[in-house]
Amino acid sequence: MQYDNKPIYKQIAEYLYELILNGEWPDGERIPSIRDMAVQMEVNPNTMTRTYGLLQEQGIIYNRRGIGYFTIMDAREKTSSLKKAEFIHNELPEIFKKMDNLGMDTDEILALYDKYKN
Amino acid sequence: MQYDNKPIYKQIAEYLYELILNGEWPDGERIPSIRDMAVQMEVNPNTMTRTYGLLQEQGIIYNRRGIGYFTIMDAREKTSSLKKAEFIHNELPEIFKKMDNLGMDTDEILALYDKYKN
Amino acid sequence: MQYDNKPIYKQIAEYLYELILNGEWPDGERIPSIRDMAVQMEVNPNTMTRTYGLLQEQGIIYNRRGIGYFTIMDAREKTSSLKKAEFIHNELPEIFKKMDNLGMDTDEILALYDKYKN
Amino acid sequence: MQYDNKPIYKQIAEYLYELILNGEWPDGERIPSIRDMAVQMEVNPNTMTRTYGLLQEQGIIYNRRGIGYFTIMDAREKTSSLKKAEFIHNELPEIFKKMDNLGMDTDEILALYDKYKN
DNA sequence: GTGGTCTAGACCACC
DNA sequence: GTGGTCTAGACCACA
Repeated sequence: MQYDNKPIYKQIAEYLYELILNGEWPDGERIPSIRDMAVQMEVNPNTMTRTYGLLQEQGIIYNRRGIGYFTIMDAREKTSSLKKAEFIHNELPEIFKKMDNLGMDTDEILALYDKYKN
Repeated sequence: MQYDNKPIYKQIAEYLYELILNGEWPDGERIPSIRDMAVQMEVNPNTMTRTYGLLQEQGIIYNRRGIGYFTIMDAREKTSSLKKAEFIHNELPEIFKKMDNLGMDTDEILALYDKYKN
Repeated sequence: MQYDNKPIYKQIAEYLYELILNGEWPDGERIPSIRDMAVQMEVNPNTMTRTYGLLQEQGIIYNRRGIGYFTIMDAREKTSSLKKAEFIHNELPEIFKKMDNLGMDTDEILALYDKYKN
Repeated sequence: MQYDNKPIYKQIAEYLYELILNGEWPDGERIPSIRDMAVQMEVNPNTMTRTYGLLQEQGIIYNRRGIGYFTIMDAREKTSSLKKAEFIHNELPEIFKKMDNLGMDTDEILALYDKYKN
């Protein structure tokens, strides 16, 4: 129960954010085609199209017709701030409220943080 | 993005956990019938059946034939530990790893915790 | 899953068969009233009515209006042969077929029989 | 008395166990879609959804989003051991106790076993 | 009254 | 195409 409910295209997006944050997809460079990436991730090209579409919507990558997809010039910085803002506003409040409901205190939280942060 | 994806029957389950944790549904007592609860929550009885079925699977409530559903004797305690374990094992690792990736440190986390915990 | 699905009135009937087979309800004697038995078994009188009705259908007990229920003269013998025939024709074939399907052999069956018979 | 009480969705589950045990649904392969199976079994798709849900809970099949259901890699072995354990723990004790109560001895049991096992 | 099951039909996200 | 969920309405055994 509740292992990985997220749609595949979002799971892949998470993975691509990592690639950008790690510098494996450097700022302003061309990234693999949808087709290649679909092969590499072993998913349907339609699914990869959705993933790229999502990143494009978020302004992290863009498309040059007939050439391919590219990261924007400050992709790394933008991804970082975008994900952080999104996380803090959309997820954190719910998470912390839940923790409080479950009777977790700051000591317990910090201990678990050290355990799980990586 | 990230509004409320959860199916209704699970959202109701979340609400019922609260009722149990708050003591509004005391340990070992009869809870409203599926039909009554469906009216109260303004959903179809089938949907409520799913919710009760979920709580029954988790061993928090049980059924007496022809009489109705009851919370188990230690429903409150069980719900609390069950939800906590579920949260710590299934959600926390991912959350904390994400926080670390986003460059959040303990100070920032604690500040946000105080802000959002309730 | 699958602990006790049987309707309560049948569960009680099983118990009453035992009483008869054990001689605790001797042949031809009066048995407790529906009302008393319902109190004793802690069930709704309607439920006990069903149970007595079932035994009456099977010709093991009968009713004298205004007086009460009685076991028939050869209740013990009749119960025994009736239950045995019922069991052999209705349940055994399915059970043995299932055992065979699950790859159980006679040795295993006999070992389990000795373990569980009582 | 004792015709077929089991709900349809469980009867179908029984049938699917057979398909797996017989190798008609080989390990690790895709099985028919809910809709197709519903047509084939002449039931409502909702009913088939319940059946597949049951098998999924038991860890015999799993779902790939948007693609369909698959048997797990060792579906046959798992189904066999699961059904056998379930049978031995939940049904056998009661059955053998009953047999003993009815005065059946090992000879009689074995004779009936040979008669009915297939 | 209670819950359990089934059908029919619909909508949706996802692949 | 796939499954997941929801509604509406019905029937049934059971207490």
